[in-house]
Amino acid sequence: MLDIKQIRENPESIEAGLLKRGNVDYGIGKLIALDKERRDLLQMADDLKKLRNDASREIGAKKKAGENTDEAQARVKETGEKIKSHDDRIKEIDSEVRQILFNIPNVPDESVPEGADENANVEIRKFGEIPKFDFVPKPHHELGEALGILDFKRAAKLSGARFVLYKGAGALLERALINFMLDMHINEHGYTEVAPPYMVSAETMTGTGQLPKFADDLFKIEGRDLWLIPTAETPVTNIYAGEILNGDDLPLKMVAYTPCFRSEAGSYGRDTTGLIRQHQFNKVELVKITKPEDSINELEKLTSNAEEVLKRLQLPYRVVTLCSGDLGFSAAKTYDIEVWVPSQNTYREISSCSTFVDYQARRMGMRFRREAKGKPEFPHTINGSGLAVGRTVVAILENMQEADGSVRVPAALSPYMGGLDKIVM
RNA sequence: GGAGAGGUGGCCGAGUGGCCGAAGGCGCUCCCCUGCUAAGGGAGUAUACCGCAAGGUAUCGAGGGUUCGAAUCCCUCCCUCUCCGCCA
Repeated sequence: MLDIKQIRENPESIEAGLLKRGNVDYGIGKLIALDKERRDLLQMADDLKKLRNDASREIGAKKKAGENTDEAQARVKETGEKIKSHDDRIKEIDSEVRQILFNIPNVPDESVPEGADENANVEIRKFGEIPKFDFVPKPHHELGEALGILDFKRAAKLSGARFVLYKGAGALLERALINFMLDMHINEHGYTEVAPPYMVSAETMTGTGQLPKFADDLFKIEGRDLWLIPTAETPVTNIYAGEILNGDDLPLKMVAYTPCFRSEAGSYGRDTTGLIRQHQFNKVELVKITKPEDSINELEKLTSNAEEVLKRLQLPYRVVTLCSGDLGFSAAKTYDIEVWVPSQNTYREISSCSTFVDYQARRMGMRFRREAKGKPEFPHTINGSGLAVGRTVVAILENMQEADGSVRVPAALSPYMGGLDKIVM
């Protein structure tokens, strides 16, 4: 959520910033008009309330003194009715304002390149050699099915499309990756592990920006205010929602493994085969809560923490800066880490690292205080996958495949798989 | 699922219709005294909004109602805890 004060004082610069995302009318003009009306009404209502408070106090005193107060009471009652009508209108405006505000995306950071869509994203660095095969590399789902470690057919029998059943070394690989990633971020990068709920309330979903706008992308529990998380970002970033943090405790660095659930509405026909796009997938997520002045630097560090996983696994990748048109709703700046996928002869997103500046903190009412007597301020929130586990499996299977259909286990991962160094038939 | 208790400021905890944004305590900040640990004295210490300011308004789980006036009374909802049942 953007700051209404900033919109009020600087509508042009906010609109210019939003324009970088595309030419969409977010209702800023209407917002400003409503805000003006609201403040005028509030002033009137407050004055009337002062009148009522004073009068009521007098009535109390008179009653104690045994005087008649019928007339005074009637007058105050009238004032009360006026107050009510003002308050009702204010409430109405509030909800309109909130609705507009909740549906305005974040303003892109100045350093974000301008562009309409993913074609304008800017590659900023590359790591690793793209593997050369002297045979035609197979897609991961063929390898996985042949090795007996991935079973899409039976998963479909259980749950329908976009689910997978991991078996044997496949299930072990998934589990090993989760532990490998967690251990690295905890022990080497200084993150604190948290294990949050996988179902959260609408309020929590609103805090990070999934609701109200993106309900179609989520799974909801029928008849209850519970939604399946599409990413650990949602529960973890919201941990301190509504609280005032101690500035000395910042930055908070948390890492969480959770499954993620996405309806994938609107992605019919895309990535229909294999592990790339599933309704349920595992992810290790990094979340930071920082002081405003540290957020860009902490985003850089978080991104390199995620990259480190791919380096250790010897998987080739590149990092791109998302252009303004490709930026997520709540994000001010995003680096995508993309891993090489041989069967598609391209890089595919495996992590998305973003700073939301104060946008999420304001939505969820999370603040911090620099000094004991200081004013509360909004911290910045940052998150990124470290990494998406299913897509890491894709990358390992495809990049590490041999001519005979076996798959090498990266040396760094082997200890997590009981010393296994090759997955064979 | 059944029965009961409760939700007040950073924390504990008083408050059952007006003088209560809220006693007292703890914690924290500053000052004094003392002097290098401890103890004592004083002042301060919620948040948001409106306003140049003075100041004003709102908030005692949430929402609604009664009343001239609600932390206090009524209704609905949410959450927490205890006991019983069931259960990973």
